Amino acid sequence: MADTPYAPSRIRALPSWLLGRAAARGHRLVADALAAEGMRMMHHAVLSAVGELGPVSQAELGRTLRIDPKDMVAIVNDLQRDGLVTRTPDPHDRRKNAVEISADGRRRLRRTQQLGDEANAELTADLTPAEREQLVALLTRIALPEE
Amino acid sequence: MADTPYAPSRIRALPSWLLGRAAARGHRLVADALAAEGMRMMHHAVLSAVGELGPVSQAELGRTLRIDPKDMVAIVNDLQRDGLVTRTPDPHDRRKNAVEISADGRRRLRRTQQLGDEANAELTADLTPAEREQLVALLTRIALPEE
DNA sequence: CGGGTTTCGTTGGGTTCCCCAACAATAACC
DNA sequence: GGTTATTGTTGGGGAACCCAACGAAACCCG
Repeated sequence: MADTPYAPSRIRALPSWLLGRAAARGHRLVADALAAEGMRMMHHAVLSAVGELGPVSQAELGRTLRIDPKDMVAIVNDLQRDGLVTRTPDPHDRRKNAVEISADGRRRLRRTQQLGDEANAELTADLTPAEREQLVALLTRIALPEE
Repeated sequence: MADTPYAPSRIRALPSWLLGRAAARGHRLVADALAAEGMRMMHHAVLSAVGELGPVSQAELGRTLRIDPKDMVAIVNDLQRDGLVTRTPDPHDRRKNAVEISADGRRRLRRTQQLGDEANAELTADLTPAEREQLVALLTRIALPEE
């Protein structure tokens, strides 16, 4: 029971385990970077998606980002409270909220996007650009559950 | 706001995001498979590590598997209650528990290992064996935080 | 057009994994 | 031999995920 920094351990060779560890590190890097701007990961993701999709319902945001509707309510609440998005009733469908990014939101998004990109660069710092492309391509093929 | 199955969405191209999605799917597949044998993921990981490392302290288990000591207590409690591991005081260091796999534990481990491998095969079903090797190699290089 | 089905936002309850802080007992260091 | 570090344990808490229900509104289709 000496030091044994880390045994090979059958578990640690499984894709599912490695994915879990790598995802945890990625999450930590990105979350820490965004925290410098007072932003949380899911909030940034939603803000980014709203910025791209234009006025969009919460349900569709949840679908594209795979965020639980329960959590989406809280996230949009926060973003709205901070003046980063607006939430107005959709005139065409009174069930929906049309969520739209504000000018402040766009300014904030520019900075958080930068931070997120930097964190991802750090995450893949040991990889060549080609290897990072490979990784992204492989992940894309196993990440999708069904859809 | 039509159907728009899934927009490209800048976020979804980031390694950190893809890792999160892929890890979530892997976790779901493995956890569901192990549930058929009444085993949970972390429990299986600990049981597997104990099986490989022989008598080992909880602290070292936590180090190799990156499991919080708090959670480790609960996991070893469960495994011990189910008769899969024994927890005896280490004669050389009275602070430590020597955790060791039992005969029942080894039998159970064989089945859960099989289930875990199958779930990982399903996770990487769209990849060729060579691609799976690539993925594992790339993940190994970005998964380690420091050490 | 009218009645069953689906969607939307929201609220609720629940699990898992992660991280930090403390503590007494014990060991290791110097 | 006194300080420092480690071990197991307890505690509190956060983030992400998942499932179920609900009223309101829209859709489908006979």
